[in-house]
Amino acid sequence: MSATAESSAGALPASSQGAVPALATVLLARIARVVRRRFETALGPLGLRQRQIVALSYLRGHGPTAQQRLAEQLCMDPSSLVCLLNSLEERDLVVRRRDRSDRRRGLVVLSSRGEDALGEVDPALARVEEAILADLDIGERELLRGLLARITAGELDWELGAGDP
Amino acid sequence: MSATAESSAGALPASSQGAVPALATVLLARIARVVRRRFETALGPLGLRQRQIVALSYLRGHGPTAQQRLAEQLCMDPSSLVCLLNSLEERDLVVRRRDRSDRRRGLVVLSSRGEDALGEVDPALARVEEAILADLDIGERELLRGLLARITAGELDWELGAGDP
DNA sequence: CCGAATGGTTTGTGAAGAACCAACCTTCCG
DNA sequence: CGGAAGGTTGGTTCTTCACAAACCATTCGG
Repeated sequence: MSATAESSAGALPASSQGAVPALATVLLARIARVVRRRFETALGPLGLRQRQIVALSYLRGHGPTAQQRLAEQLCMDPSSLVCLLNSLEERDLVVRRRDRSDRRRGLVVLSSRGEDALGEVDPALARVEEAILADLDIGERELLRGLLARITAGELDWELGAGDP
Repeated sequence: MSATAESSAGALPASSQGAVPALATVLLARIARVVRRRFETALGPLGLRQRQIVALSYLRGHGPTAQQRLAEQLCMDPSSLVCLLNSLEERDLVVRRRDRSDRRRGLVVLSSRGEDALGEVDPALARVEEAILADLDIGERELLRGLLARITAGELDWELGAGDP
């Protein structure tokens, strides 16, 4: 790309204050710890875990999804995903259906109970988000969400190692 | 706050497409999985882990830090932080010094070897970031980094449960 | 001066996540 | 029909890490 992009592949963002600012991904990793803890705290009473919510949330946003694709999107090992889906199926939060066009393939579908469960936890998760993003105004939160959504919408690089030299 | 803020405490962001978009924090949790895996892959050959880099990166950006504060900022249990610092001290990546004004208090200082180690991993981590944020342009990446930095700069709510009703 | 509190450390336990692997079954395709 | 694909099971191993109790050194207020 441009010289700027080239330099960014080997250097940290410039700082006007002398201290070396952390990479966005390092900051994101820090914030994710807090998100996780607070999500787990909020979800505990409902017997749910963050990773279940992440999966349910994905299905609510994307509709029925092939299991293999779901594993890719959630960056999970296929057998780990099977365990997760088993736990969701036990609670009737998702349904697995065979793809008629290729019966090897399983489609994971958010059930109505799953939608209800999400609806139930939404307020609590929204409060967690409110607290974590307290220093951003509404517009900035939307901006952040949009950027994060763009990142997750991209196909490139979800696979471990993809795109690496 | 405003009615908008009030409504956001109990509802998901409106979508123009019908599908319910995920919360920013849910998206962030997903992305963090990828960040972690790719960081661990990049750091493995150097015998480092993401959580060590997060700590070193914090110290590089903030200077000598009281241990208690570091635990807060990294959202870690004090005894877990002790283990982490022990592993960094063993590698001479940090130095612990007593605060002269209160000798109970320990200050954690990034050592010159720690700075060198960070310098060594910076290119690899920058490449991970480049790959993960590939769908954002340079300006958007800076914007994202700025928003994340604002979130981590905030004191409020790093404590588990703080700010909750 | 003393007791309570603070900051840090050690040791141990238990829980959870989750990658990885081998083996297996069903289905698809050339 | 054989190889590949999609999914599943069961197991192993590793890591994280919160939590708790007990301890030590230091500080501070009464």
